[in-house]
Amino acid sequence: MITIKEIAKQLNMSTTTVSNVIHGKAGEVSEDTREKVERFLKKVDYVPNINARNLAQNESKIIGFALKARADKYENLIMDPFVAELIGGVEETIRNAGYFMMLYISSDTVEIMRHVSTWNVDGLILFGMLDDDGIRVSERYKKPIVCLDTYSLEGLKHFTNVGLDDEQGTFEITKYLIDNGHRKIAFLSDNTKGVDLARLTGYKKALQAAGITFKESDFLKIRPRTEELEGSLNEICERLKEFTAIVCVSDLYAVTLMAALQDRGVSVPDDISIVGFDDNMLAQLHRPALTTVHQDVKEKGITAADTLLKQLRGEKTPNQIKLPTHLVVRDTVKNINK
Amino acid sequence: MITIKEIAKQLNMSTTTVSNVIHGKAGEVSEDTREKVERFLKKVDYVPNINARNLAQNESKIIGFALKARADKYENLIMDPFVAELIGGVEETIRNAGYFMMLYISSDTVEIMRHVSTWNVDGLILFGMLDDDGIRVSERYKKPIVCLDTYSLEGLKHFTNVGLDDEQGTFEITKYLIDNGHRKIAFLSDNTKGVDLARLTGYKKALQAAGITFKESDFLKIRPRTEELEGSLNEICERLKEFTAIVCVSDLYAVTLMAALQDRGVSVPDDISIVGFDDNMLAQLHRPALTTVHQDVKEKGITAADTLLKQLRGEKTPNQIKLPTHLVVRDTVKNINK
DNA sequence: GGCGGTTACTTTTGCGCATAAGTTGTACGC
DNA sequence: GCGTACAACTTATGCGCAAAAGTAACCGCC
Repeated sequence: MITIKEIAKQLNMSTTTVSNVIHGKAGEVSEDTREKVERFLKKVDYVPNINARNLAQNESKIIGFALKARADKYENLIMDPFVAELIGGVEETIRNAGYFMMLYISSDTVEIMRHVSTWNVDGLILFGMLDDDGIRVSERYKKPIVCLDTYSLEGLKHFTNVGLDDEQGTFEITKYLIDNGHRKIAFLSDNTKGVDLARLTGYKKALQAAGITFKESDFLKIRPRTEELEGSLNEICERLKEFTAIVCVSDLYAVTLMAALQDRGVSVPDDISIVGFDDNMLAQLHRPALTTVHQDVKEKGITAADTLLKQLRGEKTPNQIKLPTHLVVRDTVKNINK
Repeated sequence: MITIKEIAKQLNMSTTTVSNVIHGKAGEVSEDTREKVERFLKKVDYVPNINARNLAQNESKIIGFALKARADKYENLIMDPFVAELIGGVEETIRNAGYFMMLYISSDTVEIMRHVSTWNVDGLILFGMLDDDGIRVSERYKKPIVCLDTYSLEGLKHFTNVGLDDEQGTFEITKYLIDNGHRKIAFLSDNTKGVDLARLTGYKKALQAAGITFKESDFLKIRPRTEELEGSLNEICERLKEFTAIVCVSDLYAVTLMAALQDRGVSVPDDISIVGFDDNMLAQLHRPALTTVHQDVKEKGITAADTLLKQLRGEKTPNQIKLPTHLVVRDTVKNINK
């Protein structure tokens, strides 16, 4: 790899002049030399040594994307198509802005922060990993951070979050079920924190608005770890007669459930109505096609990246950005009004 | 961020001593000083500046993962769950070996190589982007390169490829169809290059082995771009009576086709048998569950990363590594033997 | 008691780049 | 014709680290 020094030597000028041309510092270099240098640069296909540049400038042009590793059926968050789409949006946006993306998968926020500080990353996007430890460590680290889909109130005080109007989404789809005559509606999820809590809340509010009281037993718990999945699916299927519809916290669970239902000979939507959330490939390709809440995942990634880039430029950004959702009606809800 | 120099000053010793402790150079430093320094390092939570280190050592500890951007229904390769799983395998492996992963998505090999050389990446994994241009540029770049799923014979001369025994996979599943009495078997794909060619070849060989002659019209072309998809699906569905089974080049296409079939009231496997390739989430969750060829994608990512790490250590690796596949029988093939 | 060898350091150099500070040469105003 | 201003450079410095080269003290040994 050719260096500025070598180029300067060959052109018989100082490194500063070459460097000035590279950085387009007008008025510091004559038209003649500029052209001469530029031609030469092109000829030898000069590529700056980024380590030297970063060292001299104390920046890195790297944006870190940290992803929480998780341990369930889909083992690792990145295997979720959702995540892949998200990363795609982020990568595209930062690349266009001249940044590079370093991907880091771990469940240990402290470890990630160490990594981030060795690389002197300019900014950070955190997905699914903001626990209290994370907040404490991240705060010490003085670079811009944008969170994705974080529901930690504590976290919101410190970083800006790009998320979804989950509550509105489940409110709307639950209301849609109610409008179709359903009153015995379950909610299926694997926990009651974060996203799941927000979606549960929207569902509850819709019930309340229709004068339906929510009972603890309306919450159906799915356990996604491979070894427990089948068992929990069994438990859920045994309680089917109690409900006419189930709001699933995600398309993945909705489709998983529908497969289990079909295996047991129960028909959707004739025997029971099912709705999901996300509107991903699964929802679109399954038959019956899933009625669900649409979110634009790539847009979410783009927004997160844009927000971070703004912070990098020193602009203020709101603490909370909530992207809209909308209802997508397909074929898994039956109208049971008389 | 505290530097070695500052630490040396505070401890009243030279930077070399501190550096020696950091690098565990035994015998160059007394037990006393070693402990003293180590305690101090821990206390101030010293993190090396990687740019300075890389500059001094002329390495980067970065492994680039370059991904070809594509433009069809799923817009971008990374949105394919397959790719996400692959990346997961690679990232985990290199992280455990002390490397970092830089992700780069583009359709321009030349651009990628520029990026790679600015970062002085130690090694590179290329997925789906080895055209002739790519080979030419990559060759000039003297770092280890491992390709994933490349079928370019030219490329194989230069780099090692980690792939699948695709031919064997489709041979086996086509044979399975034949064993179940099928003789009018179509092959569905969107092109006849690379993976698709290898899979097509396995299918053809199985036909041949059973004394069935392949006709050009047995090739069913699907056009995956959003605006053309529905139209091509229509064309395919009109020709259904010509076949009793269809070998699809991927699960995605198999499931897409099955959805289209269900929409038109044709039943799988009663009216027609369908098989796929990959064994991904779609194949497992669809009903009827898809009979397909299984490949271990994560393993593929791990193998690619391991191979690259070996090359980084100066070990020789074979030009071609073919991972095995196996048949997964589910519910989309009907036995039509009398 | 001078010499090789070892231990435990320190001083110095250089990686490639950006940039602050310094040096020419020359046109201009008065 | 002298000071000033400015254009077009060059020289020098430092970013943080690794490592080559240097130093000083000590030990043993023929």
